[in-house]
Amino acid sequence: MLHDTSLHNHLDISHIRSSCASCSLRELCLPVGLNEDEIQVLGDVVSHKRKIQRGGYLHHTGAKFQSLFAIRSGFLKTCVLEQDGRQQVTGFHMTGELLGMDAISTDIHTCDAVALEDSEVCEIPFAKLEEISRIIPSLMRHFHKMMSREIVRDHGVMLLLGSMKAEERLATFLLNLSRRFLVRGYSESDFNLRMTREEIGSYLGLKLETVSRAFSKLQDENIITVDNKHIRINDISRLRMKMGNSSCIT
Amino acid sequence: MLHDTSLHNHLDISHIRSSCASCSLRELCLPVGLNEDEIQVLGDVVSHKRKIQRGGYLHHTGAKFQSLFAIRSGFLKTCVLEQDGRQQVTGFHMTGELLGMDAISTDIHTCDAVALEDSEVCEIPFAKLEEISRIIPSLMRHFHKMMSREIVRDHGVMLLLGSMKAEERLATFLLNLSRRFLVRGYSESDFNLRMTREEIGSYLGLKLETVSRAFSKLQDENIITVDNKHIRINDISRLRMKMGNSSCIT
DNA sequence: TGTCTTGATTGATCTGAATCAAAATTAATA
DNA sequence: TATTAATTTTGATTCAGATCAATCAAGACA
Repeated sequence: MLHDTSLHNHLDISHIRSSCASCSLRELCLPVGLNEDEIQVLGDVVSHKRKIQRGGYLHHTGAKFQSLFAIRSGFLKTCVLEQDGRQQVTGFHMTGELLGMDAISTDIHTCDAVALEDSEVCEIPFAKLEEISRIIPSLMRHFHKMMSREIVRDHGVMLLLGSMKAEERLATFLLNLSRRFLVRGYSESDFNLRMTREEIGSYLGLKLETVSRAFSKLQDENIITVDNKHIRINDISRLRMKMGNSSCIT
Repeated sequence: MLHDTSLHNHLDISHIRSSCASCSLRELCLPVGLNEDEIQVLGDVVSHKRKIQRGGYLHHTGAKFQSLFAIRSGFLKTCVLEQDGRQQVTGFHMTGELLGMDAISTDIHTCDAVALEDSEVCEIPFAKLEEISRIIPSLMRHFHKMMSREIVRDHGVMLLLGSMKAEERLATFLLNLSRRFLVRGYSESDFNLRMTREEIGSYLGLKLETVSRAFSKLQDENIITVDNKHIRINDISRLRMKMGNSSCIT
């Protein structure tokens, strides 16, 4: 469930590395099965590119919604901030993913989007996207699939938060990351985390100490090797078993 | 967050009770700001109406996706079934809400939808909906808002599951139901639950005993009165306080 | 009407994760 | 490079909720 989610998220796109540097759309989420003309039309929509430094905000909660953002490179988190100052991380996002879909319903962003490393995004004015998707049905279809995928992904997280214990959650989380890196051409067994233990904990509904302990436990069992932010998965099948029966990946 | 979600879900529609009995769309989720012609076009799409008896399935996990379903009357739950037999409830759904959006991404339903009381739904063939939404921009816009709302709603549940304790979860749940009943013209303080304690527990990430205890606790404090499935909210403002600082409704 | 089944409540106990606290490591900055 | 701040790990303790178990109530149905 969970896996079958964010990872699928952009199965199609990671290998479509075009030479068009100024326009990310081609290699991103939207142009699936479009002809050159259509891509041209589309390209006009997503002219604006934006860089966000590590720690910088792509958007704040409460800000007026104008555009979706396609991540061109980098790594971001989305989170809702509570009045008491604590934050709940609702997702981690990487290249090829689409941000801002939650804001469509009220025209107001419902979460913060913060860069966890220097990132680049393409701004996609939503009104224009809707307009153009009338002309290009496959674009509309694809956009709908992306929204739907976000819903499925969230259901997966709900499952995780509602019924897994700490170690299962962390295993699921690592495997999810692993798959997403793999799809993007990176190692599935050797990667660096961009987020802190606290952020992982917030996402997984655990305290940072519990996350740390779960890491240590998996390391003690030789399933993974942890060196601070650097993770190596030594035995991916045993890690899969750790996820529990619930929501087994096939 | 959570509240501001499912409740908003169909603010607009509950009062639009038209006389057109054969077509639910008019009074349901889609026709916002359409003229008569447009409603006509739309009506042709949603001809098929379906009844589901209590306990019956609207769709199963794994089934091929063809249509969305607009709930015309009744009460349903959606849940993912685990291989070990246990289920995780991902949502409770009532009149005016739209089911099946999760299936758009893969063309396969990712959850079961089960009627908790005799229900009626209108089938909306998705291909046709996409087609027509090209012609009626406001319909497309509205559909996008509904998908987005589902995402926001899920984020609210993630927040609940990730950071609230049992009593807060139940309070949030009751207030959410309360608002949704209110919007539909029913009492906000006096209603019958359609689901079991176990289903509530599954949805809230708690065991049924914990749900039961939380009910009893709220009753002991005279905030609510519980008589099996019948709930009366005696002090809604104190119930709101129970939700905790996290995600306060204003 | 009584039996059977399902659902709900309540109590006793156990346990996983939170909390409290301290040390160790790493990163940031002067 | 020194110094400070932030992050991570690990240990000890506590506690909320799970688990185990028994009772009770309410439909369902013969």
